[in-house]
Amino acid sequence: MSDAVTKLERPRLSPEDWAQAALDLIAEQGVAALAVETLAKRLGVTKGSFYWHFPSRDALLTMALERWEAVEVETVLGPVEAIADPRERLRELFLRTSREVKSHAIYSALIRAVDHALVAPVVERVSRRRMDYLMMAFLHAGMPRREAVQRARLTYAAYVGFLQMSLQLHLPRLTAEEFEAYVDHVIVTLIPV
Amino acid sequence: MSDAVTKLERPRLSPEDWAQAALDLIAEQGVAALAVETLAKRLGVTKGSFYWHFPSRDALLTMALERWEAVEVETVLGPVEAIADPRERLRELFLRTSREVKSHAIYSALIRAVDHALVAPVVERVSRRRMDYLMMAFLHAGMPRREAVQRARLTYAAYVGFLQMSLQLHLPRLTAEEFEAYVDHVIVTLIPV
DNA sequence: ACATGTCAATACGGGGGCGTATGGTGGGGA
DNA sequence: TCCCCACCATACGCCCCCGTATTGACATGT
Repeated sequence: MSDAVTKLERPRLSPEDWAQAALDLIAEQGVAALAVETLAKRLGVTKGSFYWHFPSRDALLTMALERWEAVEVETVLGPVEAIADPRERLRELFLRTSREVKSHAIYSALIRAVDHALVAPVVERVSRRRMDYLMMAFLHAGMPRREAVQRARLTYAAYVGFLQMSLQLHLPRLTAEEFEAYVDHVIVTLIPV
Repeated sequence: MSDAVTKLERPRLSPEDWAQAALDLIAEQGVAALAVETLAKRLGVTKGSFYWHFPSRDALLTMALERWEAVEVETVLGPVEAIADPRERLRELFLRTSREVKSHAIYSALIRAVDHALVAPVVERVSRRRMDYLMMAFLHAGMPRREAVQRARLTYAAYVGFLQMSLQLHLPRLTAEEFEAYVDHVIVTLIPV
């Protein structure tokens, strides 16, 4: 409610506003919940407005996905890239999961909607990029290539699994300290000395 | 088509037949794709038949979930339970993901549909049961309790993540040998000596 | 003042999925 | 034989959501 752009503040909407609201909705309730009228209600208008900006719901989804994928690069891998030590890099990657939740929540929602033809390629590109990145990190840490590939698989699987369990299933219900302890355990277990 | 109970073989259907067909559909296309008329078409009847056996779609889902949860116990944890060595136990757990795919495919589909009020408690119970089981295994392997909990979290997250990636995202595309090599890597990395 | 372009409201049609009502059919017991 | 009941078909109403068509409001330039 508070972060929603109200009618009084900005009566006129841009496609970017719609795309951003779409990403918010996806992060909260998943891709399936992304309905035109639902979104319109959130923005304080009706769908008559939406179909002036977009030809279809798919067009909105496409634009939202493009925006997310572009932002994702500089919001997840970007800040982490500066860190030389792979140990610290992985730690940061996991810690950011708790801090800046939004992007990871969207990623988690997109994985669950990977059946969708528009979603699949985006998720696949992002996932592949991240896994390659991880693999390179293990490689630079001195691992043989074959092992680095496996370790990257394992690490990324653990990341994805943790996302699903904590964001969707709410299984762990970790406190901040428990979470950091878990991350430390992951580091010790998965990163070679 | 081939495994579907055709009209000629058995013109009369039981609730169990519907529940089984529902699980098949869930495994293939997810919970959202579970529609009454879709299922009826698969079984060679119309929904007039369905609503004689079940009062609603939710009733079918409930029964299907109950059946799966009951079978899951003796199909996943059961055979593994006999194995004493936790190293071999985890190996079997992962290897069964490739052999007997169905139950894991359903679990993966259910995780994705955990928004649903009927699905959530089932997934939560099964997940918790499995993680506890893993934790006990690490405990018996000589790990201190605190570490065993973390390691169980990590291992199960890796399992869930791998399921999502291989079954839904089709990312790894591993051959049988690659898969076994990956499992070996997971064993070596996650199981203490 | 008027016209034009931009954004939005309203009304409508259509498809898909759930659930209901009611009629039909075939096999086993009185 | 005939009836009955378990099982299934057909037809319908409803709701949700997508997309279209039409009209309306407001701002700006001329």
